[in-house]
Amino acid sequence: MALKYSRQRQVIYDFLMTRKDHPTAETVYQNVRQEYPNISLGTVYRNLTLLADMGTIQRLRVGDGIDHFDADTSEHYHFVCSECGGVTDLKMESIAKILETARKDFDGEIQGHVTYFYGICDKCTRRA
Amino acid sequence: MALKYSRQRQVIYDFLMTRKDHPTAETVYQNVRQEYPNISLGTVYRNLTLLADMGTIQRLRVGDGIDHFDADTSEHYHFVCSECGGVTDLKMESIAKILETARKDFDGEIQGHVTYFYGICDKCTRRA
DNA sequence: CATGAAATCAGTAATAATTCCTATTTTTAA
DNA sequence: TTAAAAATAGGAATTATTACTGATTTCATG
Repeated sequence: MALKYSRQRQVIYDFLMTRKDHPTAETVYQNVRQEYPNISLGTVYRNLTLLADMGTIQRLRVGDGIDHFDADTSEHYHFVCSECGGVTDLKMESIAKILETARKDFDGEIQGHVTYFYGICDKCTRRA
Repeated sequence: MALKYSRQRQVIYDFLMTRKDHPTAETVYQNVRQEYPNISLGTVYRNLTLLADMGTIQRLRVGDGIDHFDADTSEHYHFVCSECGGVTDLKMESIAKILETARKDFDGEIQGHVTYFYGICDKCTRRA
């Protein structure tokens, strides 16, 4: 199953790179459709999954039941607003040392961790 | 909407307390059914949601697309095996200080965090 | 104890995100 | 140029979960 070029995959990835929020498959679909009107939702899902499996993009499961996608694969964290549901980047120093803490008293191999922070975002705080 | 006693809710909670893994609604349903044959799946979902909203139990969204539930509401972390999908407790010192780290350079109010560790569990390591 | 309003239930239909299926089109190595 | 492999569009199917409805249970009050 050697990878072949696909215009659709390119457009999906290009779009994702322009976004700092972390859109869902549906949002990617709605936006990509403007430029590529008869792309199908299934194609969007298939390619997002493919890109995530290759490690080209990140799939974020922040707990709202909908997958979000991020073209930035560098180490950084995410914040989820409990009010508006928005998912934003959180630039902060690495907390990778919590892996050591976790390994101290655990049988089995800990390979990684997923952390997301939640609360009320700046915009929603002002609004309240 | 004052809470009224319900036998079903009691049985669901009692069952959940006996388990150290963190069963899904479906697993709770299958087990509770043995003792309470005509309980409905909807009732299981409704009561798990109710208990979680009250803070009596914890809802775990570990990223496998299925909600898991935990009757232990004390501070502790969870490990998810990438091989068998099992969710287990991870007793470790608190990492709550990562909240301070996250707050350093963030506009908006950070109230909490969710962290899951993943890797290969003891059982699956031996099997390989 | 009797009663009735509110809560809960069982059973089933509906929803929503995602995956699967198939006939057709596109890519690309030879 | 060509043909096998990969990808597509469009729609059907799946899966976890929630919503709906008429019947049943709970429980404060008389």
